[in-house]
Amino acid sequence: MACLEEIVKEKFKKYLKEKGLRYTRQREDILRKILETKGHFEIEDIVLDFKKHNLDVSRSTVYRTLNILKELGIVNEVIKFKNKTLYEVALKEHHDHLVCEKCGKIIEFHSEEIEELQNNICKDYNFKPTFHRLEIYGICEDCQKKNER
Amino acid sequence: MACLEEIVKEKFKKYLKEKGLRYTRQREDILRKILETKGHFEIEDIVLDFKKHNLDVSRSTVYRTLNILKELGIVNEVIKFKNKTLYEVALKEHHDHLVCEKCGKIIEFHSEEIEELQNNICKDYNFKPTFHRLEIYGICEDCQKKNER
DNA sequence: GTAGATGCAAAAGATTTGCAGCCTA
DNA sequence: TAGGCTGCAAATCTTTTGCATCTAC
Repeated sequence: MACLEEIVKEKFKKYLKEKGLRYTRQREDILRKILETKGHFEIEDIVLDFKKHNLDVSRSTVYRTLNILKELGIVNEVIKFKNKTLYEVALKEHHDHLVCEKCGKIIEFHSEEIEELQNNICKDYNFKPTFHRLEIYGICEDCQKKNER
Repeated sequence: MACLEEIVKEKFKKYLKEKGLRYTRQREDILRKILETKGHFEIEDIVLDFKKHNLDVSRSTVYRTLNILKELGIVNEVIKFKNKTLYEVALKEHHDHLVCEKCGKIIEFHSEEIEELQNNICKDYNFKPTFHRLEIYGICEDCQKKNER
């Protein structure tokens, strides 16, 4: 088992214990699943994957657990597009997204300068940030080319 | 009638004509209403306000028209928080938002530097941006103080 | 043993859509 | 006049919730 997974698992367990909550089989399954997931995922992906592998975890439980993991800062809702919510594990270096409105492609980017400017703004307002979401919508290179043809 | 309103109205009419669509009483009412609105608004605000003033515009029509106005870039979905969508007229100087997770307060800010950095990133990826959304979630000054007590 | 968790089905919201009648161009 | 528009109700989709049952601690 990867080290990262262990660390997060312990963090989750510790948080649950502190709050008097329980570490159940379902919560373990959900945590493992999202840690396996590369990049973005939707709730529905998780639910269907459990179904596919005959793992008994209900949709409600996935929602309930994701809400805890959001609170804990282990996952973030990074994209809200067309009534869909895309989540991401918040462990790797944080990044933001370019979303193509034509094909739905998502390009990740990271800008340390933007992060810093955001922090400065928060300081100006005495605002204590927990997370942020920067989505730039538009047309990707490929779709622009398709239009030219 | 303010000049700004006229300009937007003409833009809307022109767009509708180009697409073979019609400029109806309801579309006029909706456009007027959102131009009157200061700051953010929800669909529900608009619907209720029409009800209050005995103006006949159905919820469906508000949704349908807002979708056209989004396409046109006259309004943007600027905040997606707790399954609510907040819209904003995209005419004034663009700004971004700090959203307090405790009390829901929304603080607007504008940073020309962040805008520029975003534009640079789009250039790097040959991405043609139409709009963006930057939400910073966290705890506002007031709510931090309340917690200290 | 007990408080908390789960699964299910139902509910709640937000948004979209099918359709019959209406209206703009 | 015709094709687009509207209002209504129904349908969808996402997310939450009430409750009886189950389970971690």
